[in-house]
Amino acid sequence: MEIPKNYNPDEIEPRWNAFWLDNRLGTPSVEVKGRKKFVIVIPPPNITDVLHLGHALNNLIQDVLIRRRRMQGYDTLWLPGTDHAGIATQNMVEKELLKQHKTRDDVGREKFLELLWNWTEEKGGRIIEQLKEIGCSCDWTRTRFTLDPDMSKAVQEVFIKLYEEGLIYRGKYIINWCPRCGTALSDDEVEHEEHDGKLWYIKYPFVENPSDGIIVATTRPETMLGDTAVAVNPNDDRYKDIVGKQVILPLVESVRQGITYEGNKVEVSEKIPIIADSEVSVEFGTGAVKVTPAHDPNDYLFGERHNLPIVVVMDEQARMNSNAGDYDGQDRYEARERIIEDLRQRKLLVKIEKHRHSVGHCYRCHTVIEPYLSSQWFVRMEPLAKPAIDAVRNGEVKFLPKRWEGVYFNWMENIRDWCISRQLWWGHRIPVWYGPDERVFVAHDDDEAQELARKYYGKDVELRREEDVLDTWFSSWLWPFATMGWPEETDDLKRFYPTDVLVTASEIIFFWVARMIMSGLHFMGEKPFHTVYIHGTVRDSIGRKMSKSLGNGIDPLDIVEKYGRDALRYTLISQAAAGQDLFIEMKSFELGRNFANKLWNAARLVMLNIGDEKFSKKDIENPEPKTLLDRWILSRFASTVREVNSAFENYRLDEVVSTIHHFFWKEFCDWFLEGAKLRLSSDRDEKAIALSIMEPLLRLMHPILPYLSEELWQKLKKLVPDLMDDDIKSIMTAEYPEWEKYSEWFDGEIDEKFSLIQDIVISIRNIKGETGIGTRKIGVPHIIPDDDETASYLEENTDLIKFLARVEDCKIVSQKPDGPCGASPLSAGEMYLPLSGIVNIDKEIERLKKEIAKVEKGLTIVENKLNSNSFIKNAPPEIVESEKNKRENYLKKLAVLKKQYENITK
RNA sequence: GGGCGAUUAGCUCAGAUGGUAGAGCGCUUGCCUCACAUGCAAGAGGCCAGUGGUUCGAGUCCACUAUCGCCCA
Repeated sequence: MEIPKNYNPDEIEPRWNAFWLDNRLGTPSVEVKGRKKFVIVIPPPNITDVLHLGHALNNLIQDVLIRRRRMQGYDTLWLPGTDHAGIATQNMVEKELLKQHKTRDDVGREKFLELLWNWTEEKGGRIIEQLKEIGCSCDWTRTRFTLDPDMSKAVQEVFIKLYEEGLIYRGKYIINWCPRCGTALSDDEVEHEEHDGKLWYIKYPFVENPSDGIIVATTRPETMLGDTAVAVNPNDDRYKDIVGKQVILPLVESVRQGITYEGNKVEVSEKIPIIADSEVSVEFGTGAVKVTPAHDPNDYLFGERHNLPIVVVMDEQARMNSNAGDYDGQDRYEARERIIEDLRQRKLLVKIEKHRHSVGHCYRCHTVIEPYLSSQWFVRMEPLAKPAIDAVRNGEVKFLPKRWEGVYFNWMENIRDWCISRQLWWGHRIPVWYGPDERVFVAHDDDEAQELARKYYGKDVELRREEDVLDTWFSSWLWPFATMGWPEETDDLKRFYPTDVLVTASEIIFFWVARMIMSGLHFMGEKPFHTVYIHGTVRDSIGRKMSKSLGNGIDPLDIVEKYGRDALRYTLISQAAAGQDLFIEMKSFELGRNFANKLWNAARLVMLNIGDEKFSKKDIENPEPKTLLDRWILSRFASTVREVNSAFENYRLDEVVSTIHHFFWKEFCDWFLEGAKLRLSSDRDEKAIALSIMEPLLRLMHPILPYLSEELWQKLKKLVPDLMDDDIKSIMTAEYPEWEKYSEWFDGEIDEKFSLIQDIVISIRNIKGETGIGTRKIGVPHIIPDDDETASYLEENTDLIKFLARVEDCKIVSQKPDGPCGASPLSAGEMYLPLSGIVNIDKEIERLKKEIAKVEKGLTIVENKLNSNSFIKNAPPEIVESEKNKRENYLKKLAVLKKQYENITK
């Protein structure tokens, strides 16, 4: 059999990828009643997304979970899909239009939507292909998109229901406005950042006495053009006497007579009052603040409380408008500079201070947010939040790690209404029609709206459809059930809802996770999933978040090319301790590549030895261990199966990997395969043992290393023709190893016995290594066992010891040999390695000194404990007993070492 | 300003229910031993951030402090 020395994933991985996809192995088979189910819905990536390591981690975690459950025989569904990402996608197409110096208004809504759909067809959803490329075993026949007709139906239904329940309302509020995207954003879509800004101190002259005035401090001087009051704290002694007086707002003399809003004249003068409001902070600036109801959320509230007129001075692009007089048409920052200059000339600019403050940015384009007064649609969140809080509180929905529940509660308990309208064209259009008198009709379609209007007005009237679309999250919060066909009672919905686990990063707990819990409970009457697995963020080796702008990202497909898909998976999953951030660099993936290579070569060794020999299922399911080594490795495998499954149950995927790694590399390769070489080429039983481990081990590893495990498993299957029923053509649908099946292999006493063999081998290697003999096949160890039983099983294993320690012979004796020796105390005896003539004895003396020091240190600690009365009195008896045992062992070892030291030095 | 997390070997991280510490990488030494140099063998390296407390005993529990990071306002 020709098997290359180094594993080359390129030759193998694409083949199995195609095989799995062609055979639709991710698609659930026909429903079998009573079978346990396991369902995951993918956090839908944006159609504008290109795969990065964060996606890779997120999806590979899901893949590992789903692959195990599928092998365990669950009715499994991993439902994939993408999100239409309103702002992001619209930005892409607008950018392309801009190259032709056009805006969306130039082409019109209908044409623009056509361009968007074209873009989506051509370039959107590339990430789905990339997920297939890295082995995600989704059911690709069920791929969904948040703008699918089915999703639209669900979105519409939800809007109408909530409206009818009084949970959706329209109102005029100060919202977060992105001047670049030209749309409202919800509070969560605004990212706050600390900025080094300035605080400008401006004097507003008194009407009565214009040579004097009140000084206000502001971070946004351009908004002063929209001021309609100055506010102070009622308890501020500095200003007590001037509350109620008026000041002259500078720079607006020429415009204040002609202020309009939405075409209507606003009665407002350049003379504005000084008002008292307890919300004003005495500490900030001078304690007097300007009030701009149209351009600041707090000021808006002041305005409501004090009945102040509202003056809007900016437009939707954050340019000053006609209400801003001389500054009309200027960008907000340009206007800021000019206003400052004009104030300076009028000697009204008192001073400028440096000021650090937090500034909101658009989470999509990072433009500074402008608080903006406009009419928007909102969802009343409190009634929805309450049951969702309870669901987590009473454990129906659990977060992993648990600490995220605190974050969830904190947000949910202070929840604010959700602004769901977006001034975009890409998305689900709000199903609202306005009558001539602005009366709202909420309906499924034009006809229904007309019908409703006819009933209301008693005649046909012209209706105007709401222009705005819904926030993208207003469709994705329905993801777990809308993708299964809701509001229809489909078979899928009955079969797969609720799902089991949601795997996601902490960033979207508010945006998405919390809202899904709310919608699931509200519309389905049942939680959408029972577990929320929060994984960490992938960072670079110095802890920075990977991002395009920093250029520190690693493209997963580059990793695939360089190290292979299994390596990508192995390394990522091995680092995925729940909730911990991952620090990763390109080199990290060597870990996975090396592991795959080791596995390849272990299989190579086994298969080269087996050749064309065939085995039966019975041979490898009920192996007959003949040696201590055989019994030991079978028992260790059984324990490993148990540990791996238990790590899985706790979602400790890092532990799954480290447990498999330890068993495979440190036990199976380093001890079993090395030792088995003695017999592997000639002894059919030994070959059967090797196969008995290899075969289920590949199944155990499959969720982590699907490609290589499949490749090797298919090869092994040829050696065991009756291994599987014919319908199991992939390891993907073979059975996952369970403890129950391997518990018979477990032997509670074998570890202790085998570890004596290991101790002997390690001691010999140690002495050889430290004394400079190295790995040369030299020396004849003499072992003095403590008792006859030990003697007898050591006798049986002398060949193994000789082979593993690379010595000429191994003697079981009752007395220490003459002459200078290397010596090592054992748990059940003593080991001597005669060194006469072989080495410089000084090196052995050094080694002994080190050993003695080590043992003495341990002994001191134990004796300190045992000499303490309070320890003897208070510690549990079994602990005292074990400490006593430790002391015995240390003393015994010390005696051997010291005696040897005396012998060798005299 | 409020909350959360991190601080363990040079680096990246593990360390249920308290009995003085582990892995991988890196490093040193010796090896191309008939699967693997993407490897084998041996080894060095840690007052578990600091201070106090609970306890016979604390990386592990409690309090405070410091540094770093994240979220919310």
